[in-house]
Amino acid sequence: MVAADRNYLHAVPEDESSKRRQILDGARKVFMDLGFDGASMGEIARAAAVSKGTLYVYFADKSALFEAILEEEALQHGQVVFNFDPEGEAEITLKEFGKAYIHLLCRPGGGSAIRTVMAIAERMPDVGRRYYARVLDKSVNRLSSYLQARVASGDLAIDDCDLAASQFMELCKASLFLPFVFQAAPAPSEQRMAEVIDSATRMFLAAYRAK
Amino acid sequence: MVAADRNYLHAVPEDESSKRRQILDGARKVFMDLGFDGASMGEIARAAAVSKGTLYVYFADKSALFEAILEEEALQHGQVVFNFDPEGEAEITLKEFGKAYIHLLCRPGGGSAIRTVMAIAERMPDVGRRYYARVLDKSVNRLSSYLQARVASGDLAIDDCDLAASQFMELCKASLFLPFVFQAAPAPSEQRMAEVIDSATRMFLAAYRAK
Amino acid sequence: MVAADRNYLHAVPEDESSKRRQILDGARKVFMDLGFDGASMGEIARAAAVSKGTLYVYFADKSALFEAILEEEALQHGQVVFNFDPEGEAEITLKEFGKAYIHLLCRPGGGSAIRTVMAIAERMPDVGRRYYARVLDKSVNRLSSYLQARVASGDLAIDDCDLAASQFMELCKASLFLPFVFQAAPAPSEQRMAEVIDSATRMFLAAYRAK
Amino acid sequence: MVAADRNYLHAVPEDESSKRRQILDGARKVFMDLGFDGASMGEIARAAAVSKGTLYVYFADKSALFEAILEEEALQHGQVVFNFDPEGEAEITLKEFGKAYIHLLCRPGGGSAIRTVMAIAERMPDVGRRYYARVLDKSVNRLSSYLQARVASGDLAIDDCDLAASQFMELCKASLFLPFVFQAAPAPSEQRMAEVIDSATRMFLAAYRAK
DNA sequence: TATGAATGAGACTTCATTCAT
DNA sequence: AATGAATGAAGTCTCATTCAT
Repeated sequence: MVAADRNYLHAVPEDESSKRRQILDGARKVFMDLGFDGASMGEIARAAAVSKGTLYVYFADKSALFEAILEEEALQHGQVVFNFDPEGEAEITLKEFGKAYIHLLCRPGGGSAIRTVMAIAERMPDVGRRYYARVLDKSVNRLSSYLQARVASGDLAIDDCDLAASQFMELCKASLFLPFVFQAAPAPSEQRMAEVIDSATRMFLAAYRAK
Repeated sequence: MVAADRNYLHAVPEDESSKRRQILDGARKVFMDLGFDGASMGEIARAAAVSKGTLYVYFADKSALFEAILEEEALQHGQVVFNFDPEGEAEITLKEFGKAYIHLLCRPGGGSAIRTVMAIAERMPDVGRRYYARVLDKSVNRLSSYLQARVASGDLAIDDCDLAASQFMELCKASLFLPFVFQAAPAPSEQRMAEVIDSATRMFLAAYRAK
Repeated sequence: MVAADRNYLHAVPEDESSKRRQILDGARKVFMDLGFDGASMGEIARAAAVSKGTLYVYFADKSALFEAILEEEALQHGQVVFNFDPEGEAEITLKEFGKAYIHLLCRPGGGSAIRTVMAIAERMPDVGRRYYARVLDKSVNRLSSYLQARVASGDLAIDDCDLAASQFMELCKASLFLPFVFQAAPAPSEQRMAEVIDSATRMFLAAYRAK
Repeated sequence: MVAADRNYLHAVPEDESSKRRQILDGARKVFMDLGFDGASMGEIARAAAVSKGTLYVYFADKSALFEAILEEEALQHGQVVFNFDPEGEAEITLKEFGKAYIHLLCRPGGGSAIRTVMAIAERMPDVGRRYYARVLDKSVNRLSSYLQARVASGDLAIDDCDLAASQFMELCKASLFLPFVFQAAPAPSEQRMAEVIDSATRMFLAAYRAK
């Protein structure tokens, strides 16, 4: 027990040192609430309950901290949204994907980084590009691959699968994303989301279902 | 009294005093390039070729100046995009609208304020809300009204015209807007825009054309 | 009179705006007392009785302010020390020069920038080089030119006038400069300076007077 | 108690614990390269390959570490430069001394501490004074004693031997030290040093050789 | 003894805003 | 109305130093 204790106590600053986690969590909140420019390192330190100096022990500067958060976001995105079963029936698969996707975008906490990144894409083009490639474009590509598979199997008839994938994803946002992101409406209800996803799927299949 | 008189006489009540115009034009450029936080009043003064002090003669503060620009944007939006002829044939009307809309969003100069407003919507919710209502929602409503008219005339069969309007607008953005706004691709070519709009219109009508 | 008054009042921020002078004077004192690194912009602002922000209205950054002071120092040096009359008799000329030179180096206020520049020459080599060229090397060259003239006139017999000039200047510092700069002794008395200069001159002429 | 015992047993009282040496060596390099203010304890720790914490095990603070280095410098100086043989012939002795002295000052690595100490003499007068007394003044005194001996032996005729000693040392620096310390020239060549020392010796003896 | 994570004071710099002219 | 000099609050980042292990 003593040994265990000591082990426990000594095993601290590893892969996911708790301070690093604290900082990441505090910073995410502040960045998402205030935007990149609006967030101050002081505020972040307070939110993470560490000293300002500690921030710089773990991250080279404000940008590096921000990008670390985007990195996590990217990973999360990859895990949550993209598990397409190429054999999956289109209607069901699209609905499931749509639901996961819109949940990610309209998280009640205002969680999605998409808005924050969009905001600084002009001044920090690399950050914007990287986020687009790692998160948004990847989504499109995965969905596109799935659609391709259904075309091959004869279920769907699509010319440009990349465009179709993008179209479906945009359809999922209809009436939901913009009001949410502009704070003109609270996060949409589950039911409303389901309706919109259903309508998107219907529309998509009306256009692309093989006859 | 004499003084008052002279004051009155010298007052320059022209709706659009040229200084005000100068400031608005310079500020728009700077705000759109750098974002709200990234734009400094000094930079704006330089771009407008007036002194910093003069900025505060015409606008109470940075936010007021920013909102004045959004106001103009809103007016422009209304004029450029929304002139629906309720009698217009759906396919043609939708394509024309789509083209105007996507041009507005993907202006090569990166002009659209949408990104900039999105950036500060969290910190200045009023600004976000107002912009949404005056620009984005209004677009949806106009298109929705048009669709309603075509439903009434028997051309289209739509349940929820607001949703349908939003869907069409989102479809127009597919594969164009996100890469552009994240700087992952240059402004799309005319031809590509036409293809996307065509596809959006086809899809929309496949779902909503009255049988 | 009224006109004169207004003229006077309006003629402010010109060549030598008084704020700029204030800053330069305050900064010189702080830099010379504390060194480049030891001097803080806050301290300088206090010494100059202006706000920290004002410092940056007149100078781009701390280095620019520091270099502006060196610039002044260089001008002063040029004016004070170097007015050699090529016809001047060697003994008298050398004594006069030596006195002016040593006064400059051992100013009671610790004024000379030489120590401060030396301190940062390693980290900011350009500053060091420029100061050496504009102040120290120039002194040597002027004296060297004078010596050359006296060689031509047959008074002196010198092989390497540059070395000779440097030798005389070093001789003037003997027993005075090092104790002063290391704070091991107060500024030397007038009499002591005269003795050292006399001895230096005697030694120099013993070696270089034409026989 | 047992613990105390073990502590006692494990204490490492070796005068020159290797860690201490490591620190001193790393710190010297960093201090000489960057100056007192420019050197950070982090950089020193890295250069010495120890942890930052260990620095404070051996030295109370940054100043104490710096002074320990000066202490070493002083010792070294004493050993290297000053071994005057009172019987030594003046010309030879002076040349040898001059060569050793100038080598010390113009070490290619920029090694000499003189510049670094000069830099902080104003802010830390004790440090400056102590260095002057232990290193510079001591040199003068030793040379002065030697000169005294040669005066006694009738070789030289000098009134103020302290001044003469200082004069010779300054002469040795002529055209060499200032360009080097201001980074306006690389370390002088052996040949150039020899020339300058020869000239200095010639001049010195021209003035002080007994007739 | 040796470590290195953590701290917080303080440095430089920017910028929205005010005010006398 | 227009200016631009001046301000001071606030931001990012560095660094000497401490402390638990």
